[in-house]
Formats: sequence, structure tokens, C-alpha cells
Amino acid sequence: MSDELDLTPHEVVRGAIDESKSKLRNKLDLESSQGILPFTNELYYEQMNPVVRSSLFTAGKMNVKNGSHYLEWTEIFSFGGGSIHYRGPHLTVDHEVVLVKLMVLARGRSLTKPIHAFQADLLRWLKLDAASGKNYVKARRILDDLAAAEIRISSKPALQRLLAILTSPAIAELPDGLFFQSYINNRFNDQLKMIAKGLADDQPVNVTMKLVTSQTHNTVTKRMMINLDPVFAIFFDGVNTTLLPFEIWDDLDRFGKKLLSLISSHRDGVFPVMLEKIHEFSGSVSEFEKVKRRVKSDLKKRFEDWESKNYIVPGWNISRNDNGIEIIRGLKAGEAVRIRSKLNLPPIIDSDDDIERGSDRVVNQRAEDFANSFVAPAQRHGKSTDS
DNA sequence: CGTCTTCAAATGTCTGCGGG
DNA sequence: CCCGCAGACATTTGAAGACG
Repeated sequence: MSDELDLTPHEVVRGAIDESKSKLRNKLDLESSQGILPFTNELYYEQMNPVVRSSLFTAGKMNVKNGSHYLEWTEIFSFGGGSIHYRGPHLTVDHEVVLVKLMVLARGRSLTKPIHAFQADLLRWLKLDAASGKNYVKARRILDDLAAAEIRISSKPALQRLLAILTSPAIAELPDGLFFQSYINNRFNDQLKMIAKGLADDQPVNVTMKLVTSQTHNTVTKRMMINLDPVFAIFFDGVNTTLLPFEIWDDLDRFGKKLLSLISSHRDGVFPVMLEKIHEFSGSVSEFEKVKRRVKSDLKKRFEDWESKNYIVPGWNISRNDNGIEIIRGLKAGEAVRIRSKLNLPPIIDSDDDIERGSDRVVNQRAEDFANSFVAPAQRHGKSTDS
């Protein structure tokens, strides 16, 4: 296992951790609800792995203004085994920026309650000039797009989590848990047998969800109230998600945001991948054959830059295989994206062996990790994974 | 084949003005 | 401080060509 987290003796900080942990638990119990909220905070970008590995949010900005829209369920390009289908307006990385920042605002709150934000917040997130009215139009359109979007994901851990919520009586003990459970129940009870059978038989089963379920605009207070789809939370179990420090992610360009997240989602490095697939992953509308040389040289420059910043480790390589096909090898996240701000970055878990998580134990473990990050920042403290 | 340039069209951002 | 509209200005993109 290669996570180079410093292992600090527990005893030293034990007291502080226990205290901050219980403080966090109380906070979660009091303010939040079902306890399966995303544990992200202002320091970390967090996104579910199925999304990170897909081109759901495209790096390109073409075909956006002219209202490109998937009317029917369409399979989105995706690395790895899972599948992701989409229906709705064309989404770009700008949409993702807004979404993940909304998720940060949702931290510690019940997802059954709305998030409050100003449109000016969106402009700040997107690094747009707040003095320009046109930018408000763009921000509003992004929200509308998110509200219209529907995604369908096949993810075993998420389904297991869903099943656990549906069948576990324990969650109802939490303040808002009953509400959440009945919400899930109303929505999925009919499919319960199908989900259980699919899991047992190892067959693909999908979960359909929206991103933003509703948004209202208060013309008096000028504030927006935005509801996220609670089912979304199931995918943010803190285990099947990828984290990146915002201070890095915020400064990446569109494609960079996607690409570095993809690399970071593979703890042991990205498997060799065709250059053409990376191009497809970017969501570019251009024909690969016509732009491949450009793509390759641009990518080389990008990786050289990232290597110098320790975003990725040396050893990567783009070259042809015996069949003359360009292959990218040896991509692996570097130290800079793993640990930042002297805080503990929970390990990124990926392998098939880890598939059975999404368990309460792991989620609780994640909460503990998160709690640890409230300890004095000087004491960087890490743990290794159970793999 | 890889790197560097160039170009037009498509898009994105900013400026100035208006109002609440 | 919040918001909207037009239009000017800037950047990005896809595509193609020059050169070694």
C-alpha cells in the first residue's frame, strides 16, 4: 500500500480526537439527519467515482449554447465496469463546479432541507465577474440544467447501501432518519425485490436519480433555495468517491479538473489507456483522427507540468503499441493531491475487493477520519486502509 | 511523425448602462 | 448589494499547413 501518510502515534492525540469526534457526532446528529451525508468540506472536492470516470460533465464548451439535449436515455462514455446513463441538457464542467460547491454547502445539513445560496455565490465559484448581468443568466441556466438532469447509475455498493437503508430499522432513530427512510421507501419500495435479486445474482441494477430536485427563487430576499436529490447522498458514502484538495482543483482548467480527478480515483494508478479514450473522456466533439497529434502534444505538456507540481508521479508515458495505437501508461496521482493543508486525506479506495463497503463500519470510519481533521492541523495523522 | 503556427468561427468574459 | 440587457472585446476550439 503506497499511501504515504505519516503515522502519528495515536496516544498523543487520542484525547483531542475523542473530544473532537464526539463534537462532530453531536453536530451530525443534531444538525444533519441520516448520517450518510457527504463528509466533504471546504477543503476537498468530492465526487462519486462513477461520475469521475465518465464524461457526464464535458470539458468542451461546444454544443452548449445551442441547447444540446439528450431527450432519450443515453449511455455516457465511462471508464471501468459500471455504466452511466443520462437524460437531460448537455452538462459541462461548469455544471460540475456548481454542483460540488452546492454539496459543500449541504455538508452537515439534511438533504431533505434546502440549501440557501445567492446567485452571486455561483458566479464566485465559476470565477465570473459578478458585475456582469450576462453572467447571472449563465449561472441561472446552469442551475436549470442541473434541475432538469437525470442520471441512472449501476453501482453495487450504492445499491447495497440503498437496500440497507430500506431494511434497517436503526436509521429511524436518527432525527431526520425516519423522514429519509420513508422517502427512500416511497421511491424504491416497489423495486426492493428487484434490487435484492439483482445483487444476489450479480446482475446489473440501476438507480435513477436527479441532481437538483427543485429550486426556488425568493425575489424578496434575493436568495435561492435549492434541494438536492437525497438519493444522491447514497453515492457520497465517502468511500466510493474521489477527493481532491479544492486549492488544486479550483485552479485546474476544464479538462484538467476531469483528468486529475480520474487519475486520483485510481489509488494504484490508472491502467494503460488508449489516447483515443482519453479524448473521448474529455467530451470533445472533434474527430480523434484529425486532432490526435495535437491532443498528444498538449497532453504531454500538461503531464510535464503536473509532474513538476507533484500532481502526478514520474514514469508516465505516451507511446504506440505494436499495433500503432497510442497508449498512455503509468498515470498515478502524486503526493500533492493526496495530502494538502496538513490535513488527513482519507485514502482513495478502488479495487474490486473493496466493493462490499458502503457498510456502516466504513462510513463511521470515514466520519472518524473527518473528525480527525479537526485536530490541530500541525499533527498530521493518517491511517492505512484495510486492503 | 511530432512540433509549431495560423485562422475563422464559436464561445466566453467584461464594460457600461439600467433598475430594485 | 442584488440583478438584467447589449454589445464590445478576448479566448478557445477544431482544423489544416509548414517545417525538420
